[in-house]
Amino acid sequence: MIKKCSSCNNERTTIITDPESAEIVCSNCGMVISDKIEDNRVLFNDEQRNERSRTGGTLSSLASYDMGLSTIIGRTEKDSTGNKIDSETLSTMKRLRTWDLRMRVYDSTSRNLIQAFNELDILKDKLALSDVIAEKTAYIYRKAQERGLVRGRSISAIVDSAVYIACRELQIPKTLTELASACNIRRKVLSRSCRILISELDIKIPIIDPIKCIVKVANKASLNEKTKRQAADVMDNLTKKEISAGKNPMGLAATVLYISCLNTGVYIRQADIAHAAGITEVTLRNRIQDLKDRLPQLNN
DNA sequence: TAAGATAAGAGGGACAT
DNA sequence: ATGTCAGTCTTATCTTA
Repeated sequence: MIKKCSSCNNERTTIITDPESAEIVCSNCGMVISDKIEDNRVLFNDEQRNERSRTGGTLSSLASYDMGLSTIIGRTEKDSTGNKIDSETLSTMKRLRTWDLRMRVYDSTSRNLIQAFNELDILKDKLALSDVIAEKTAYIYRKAQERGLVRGRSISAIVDSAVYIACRELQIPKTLTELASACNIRRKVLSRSCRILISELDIKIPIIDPIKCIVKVANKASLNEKTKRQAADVMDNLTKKEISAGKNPMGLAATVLYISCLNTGVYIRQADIAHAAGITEVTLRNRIQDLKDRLPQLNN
């Protein structure tokens, strides 16, 4: 069921109804939209009801996959009546036990993957990611899973990290802050898991192309082509002189764009361009000072 | 009201111990 | 492994034009 979630404001959020707990939950942000499913007529139209009766089952929640019920085949040499089990049955049971455990492991990883790819799907919609990015993310996630890096961390954090890394690899400028808020996790948590993934999986990610940052910020702030071009020239200059080292590329992009605006007579407030780049005004000012000190030809 | 200045604090990398 | 240090960025607040 697709509905708009009032919490995360995502138009295309899938709403999961969980008949067990009688809750309606946003699959995107986890927000409980209503904790009482009062009346089916409110929730389902005729077509949907038919759909449900045809398939027979109720909508199930991924969160309650095995409903907490599971049986483990134990090690014992007596049957339920207390008699000794003969050796042939015993060895059969031993084999069953082995397979049971294997299946259990298999189940837990595939369950994990199902949930992860579900989250990826939601993120893909939310951030308008391409299929290539999604594929790459899935690949990275699988590797992380195989290496046991998901354990102790949230699935969203790892999926989100994988998205970030995939974007970096394919030169799509997405910031950690953006991705963290899209996934409703702390930036700190995201950047940590990213680092873990990058070091543990030996991933080499290319540095961000500053020109792509310029394009992104310029588009977000609706700046014209002329300003963009001029900013790109200045940025080339900065990269060559290695003034850019260690600086937030988005901050740099915002700065050269701001200066280009001044030069081309386009009026934009510092606050607006800082916001478009996802940095603070203070950072923008510091960068402007820096550039004016180190590239005096910009003062005119 | 936009821009500039200043201060305190967070988080992470480099380097030494 | 752990601690220190310099540099970056953020948040908050005050001043200036």
